[in-house]
Amino acid sequence: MATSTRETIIQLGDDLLRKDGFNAFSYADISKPLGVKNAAVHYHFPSKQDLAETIAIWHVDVFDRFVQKTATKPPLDRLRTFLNFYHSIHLSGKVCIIGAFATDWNSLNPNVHEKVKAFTESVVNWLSDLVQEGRDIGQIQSKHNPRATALRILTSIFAATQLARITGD
Amino acid sequence: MATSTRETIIQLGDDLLRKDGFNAFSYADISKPLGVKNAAVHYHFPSKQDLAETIAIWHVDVFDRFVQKTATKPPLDRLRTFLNFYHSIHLSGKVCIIGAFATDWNSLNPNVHEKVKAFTESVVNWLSDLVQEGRDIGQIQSKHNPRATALRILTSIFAATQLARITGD
DNA sequence: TTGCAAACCTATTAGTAAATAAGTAGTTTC
DNA sequence: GAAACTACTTATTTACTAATAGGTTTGCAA
Repeated sequence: MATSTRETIIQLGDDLLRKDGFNAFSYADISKPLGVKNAAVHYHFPSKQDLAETIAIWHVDVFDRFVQKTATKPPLDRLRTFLNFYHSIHLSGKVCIIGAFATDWNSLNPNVHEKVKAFTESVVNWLSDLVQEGRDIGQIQSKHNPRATALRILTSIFAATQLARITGD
Repeated sequence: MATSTRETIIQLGDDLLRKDGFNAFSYADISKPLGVKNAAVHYHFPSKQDLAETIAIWHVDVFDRFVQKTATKPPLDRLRTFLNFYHSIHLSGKVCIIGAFATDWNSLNPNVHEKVKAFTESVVNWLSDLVQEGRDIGQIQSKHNPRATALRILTSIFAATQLARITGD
């Protein structure tokens, strides 16, 4: 299954977005390693905002597949897989995609905002359901409401990937 | 006490850094509202890295004064003041300075890294001491070691200012 | 075989970026 | 009162940015 140019652009864009930030990379940073010209990237994604939007949508899709694949597993297993995933992100020097979008929020247009919001909501809802389910079967102890707990989990992991850059923890 | 041009540049730079990110603002965004020319900003801060470094140092100073001023208050009062401070940051549409530096980490040079690390360490240490002291006098319950608790507090508040941009929570 | 669309390329544009050199007005210092 | 310093300005440079217009190649379909 050969990876198309379009897909590679998304991958590289995602990498750069999470390593350096939206305003810190240019189309040249994508076209050069890809071995194409600048205009080829613009052919697939006319504007940088289009690329950001597609990256956000791509994450929605990836997460949806993750949710479906792990749907039958017990809550704690799902959580563990989720946390492992974020740990690997941290190891590769990237930050959580939500954190990356959040800090560059004011540089992104409403279309991108919409997609990022949708992605974040689906992650929070998934985590909420997980907490609720885990509490029902007694695998998770939590006094607060599921959404608050879900937000606490999410903020922890995404802040951790950022803070680790500074403290090294 | 008239505010000098230099101080105003630091204030504006800090604002822009935390609202838009290091790569999203230019010297023009500082010189224009200040009513001076671009080169005047370069006179005070030859490079943008110099400005970032000074902003980091400025935060160290501000925090030091905060620590001294609240030194005699009980731990929970200190924590409350600290949290209120971050809440006001969130209300003004900015993010925690540590989060701002973290996401633009790869755009900043070693000198800036050093200052940001020093600032972060002093905040973490202050929070650790606070947790330790609060535990000693029974005002704070925490099973984990103080530093871990301190990091949890810090990640929560700084992630919150970022996540709030997306979810609105 | 012709037509046409996808996936590029070449070349260019208009704008913005950080940074610097050289000059100037006002103030302080000896 | 001359020199020197501070805090700017004007003017320019170099480099990069996103974005676009228009041409070329390739493969497929009618």
